[in-house]
Amino acid sequence: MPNVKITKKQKTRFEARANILKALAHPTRLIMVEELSKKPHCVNELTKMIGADMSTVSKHLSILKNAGLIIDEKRGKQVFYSLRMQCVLNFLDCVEDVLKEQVKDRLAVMR
Amino acid sequence: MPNVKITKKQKTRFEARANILKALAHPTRLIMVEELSKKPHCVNELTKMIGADMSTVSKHLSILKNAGLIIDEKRGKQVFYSLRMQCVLNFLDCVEDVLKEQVKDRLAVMR
DNA sequence: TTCACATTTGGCATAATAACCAAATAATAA
DNA sequence: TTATTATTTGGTTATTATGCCAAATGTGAA
Repeated sequence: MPNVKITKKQKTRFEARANILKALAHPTRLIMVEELSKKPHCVNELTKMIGADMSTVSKHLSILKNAGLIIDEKRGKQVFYSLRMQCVLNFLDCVEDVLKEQVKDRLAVMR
Repeated sequence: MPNVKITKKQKTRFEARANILKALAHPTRLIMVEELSKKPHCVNELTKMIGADMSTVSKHLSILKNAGLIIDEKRGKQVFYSLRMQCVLNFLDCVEDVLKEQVKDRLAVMR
């Protein structure tokens, strides 16, 4: 039976997936993921790199943490975050591929 | 020099990536990607599957198209969409892995 | 304890998304 | 041409996301 209506259960599953993607779908949070993939950083370090209010940075971190993408570890009075799911890096490669295709398209339109 | 501030140029790059992820970060659009990975579908078919207003479905499709993730092809008075970037499927696998980790966490908390 | 530093939380203003309905456009059929 | 079907676009409203400031919390040092 083709074209079957999506069930409630399936929809719930897609919502869960979308929530993870939403956590990644912000430039600041992508920067964080990239930096944290190199090595753990504390909030203060990330704040300097990003150049936003520390409270903003902290909230972005908590979004990534809630999604299960990063982990936090307390060291003295600092909190160090690091990337938990390395596989997201592969998928940023795919995002790059999509961007390359976009460039091709733009060129094609201009011709 | 560690912890260097992110430049404007780099930020622009991350914004472009975030835009692609944003396009994917919606349950309905994830359903579309999955269905279109199986075979092309016209708007009407997708509308039935998803059970939303056709105008809503059409707008979701145009978001995916603008991101460069799907392509459209006109056949008579119908428009068929299909998945352009197959690599996104791999990365949905990673999303699944993250979800599995989330489940582990929830169980750990309960214990 | 008191102070200083690091991070998180609450509150609020603004911007971005999403859904629906109605109207417009495109393509074929009568 | 007119009618019919398929899709897109415009407009409105409701919800969600984001950023900053100020205040609260947590941790170690004096």
